[in-house]
Amino acid sequence: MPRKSAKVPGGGSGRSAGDVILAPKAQYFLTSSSPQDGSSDWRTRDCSIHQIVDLGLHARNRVFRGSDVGKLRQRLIGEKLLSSHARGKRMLFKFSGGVWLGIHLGMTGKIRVESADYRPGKHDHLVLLQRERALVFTDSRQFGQVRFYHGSDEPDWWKSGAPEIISREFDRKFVDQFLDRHLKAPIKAALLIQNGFPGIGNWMADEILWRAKVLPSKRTTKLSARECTAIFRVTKFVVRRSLETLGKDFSDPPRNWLIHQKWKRDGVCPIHRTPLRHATVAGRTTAWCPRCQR
DNA sequence: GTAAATGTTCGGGC
DNA sequence: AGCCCGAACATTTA
Repeated sequence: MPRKSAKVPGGGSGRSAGDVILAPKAQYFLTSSSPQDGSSDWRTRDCSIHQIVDLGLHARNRVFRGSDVGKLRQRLIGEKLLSSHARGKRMLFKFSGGVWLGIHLGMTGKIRVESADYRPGKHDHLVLLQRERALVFTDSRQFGQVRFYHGSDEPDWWKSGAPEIISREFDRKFVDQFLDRHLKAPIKAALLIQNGFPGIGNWMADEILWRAKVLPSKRTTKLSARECTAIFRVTKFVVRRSLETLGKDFSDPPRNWLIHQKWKRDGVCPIHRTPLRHATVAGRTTAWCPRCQR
């Protein structure tokens, strides 16, 4: 449905660029496949410094749905962080003693490092306290999730059907086979399926389709070979470039990307300045350029 | 006060 | 069985 909400406080300028950019930053924080960057402070040479000395949490909150918070506390305190991994919108933290902690960011989830004397704020659901630092998971809407597992092997919920998009394993063959399994779906819906395109969310799907010049509502069965090639290449490009900007230090993606326009009421195509069209595709608000994308 | 927002799951209807 | 759609989740923002 076209958004024709006429009311914008402040009289029609409708600018919200700051927030428009903030959202994907949060999103992308964990899609970085190089969490080592953020973890290097966290994992120093001194062994005792890795140790979890305490944790703060509100056990009743939705982000803990399905996990045994008592066990989490019991098992985690005293263990040391060994490694961390990112996969799409999820992260996995491995601790000594066969303890695994998973975090899914959902829509508004963020993770950051604070000092050891950090006082949790309203939506800080989990604070892992080390001697010198605290890892904080905050999520206002609580669509994210904290998971816990105890065992020698990786937890089942960490498994994924898809390789990382920037890896060599994510190749034409994989994408073609995946699209073949979703012939009737609009290409945008296919792009949003995490088992095919891990980490791709609403704004990146639109960014990819705009750059590949493909209409979001086009069924995958109708895609030409050229369009499939474009989607494959552009997906790699958008993800890689996003990791270099948003994923690295929360800085903005390039100025000429669609993301800067898509949530504006009067957004235009960065190439032609053609007014963008909006509709719901695959249940999500979708923006596209009627001139570039057919 | 209202609608929409970065995501995913679940249930109902076809 | 499989697919599509809408609702639900909880909160903030415009």
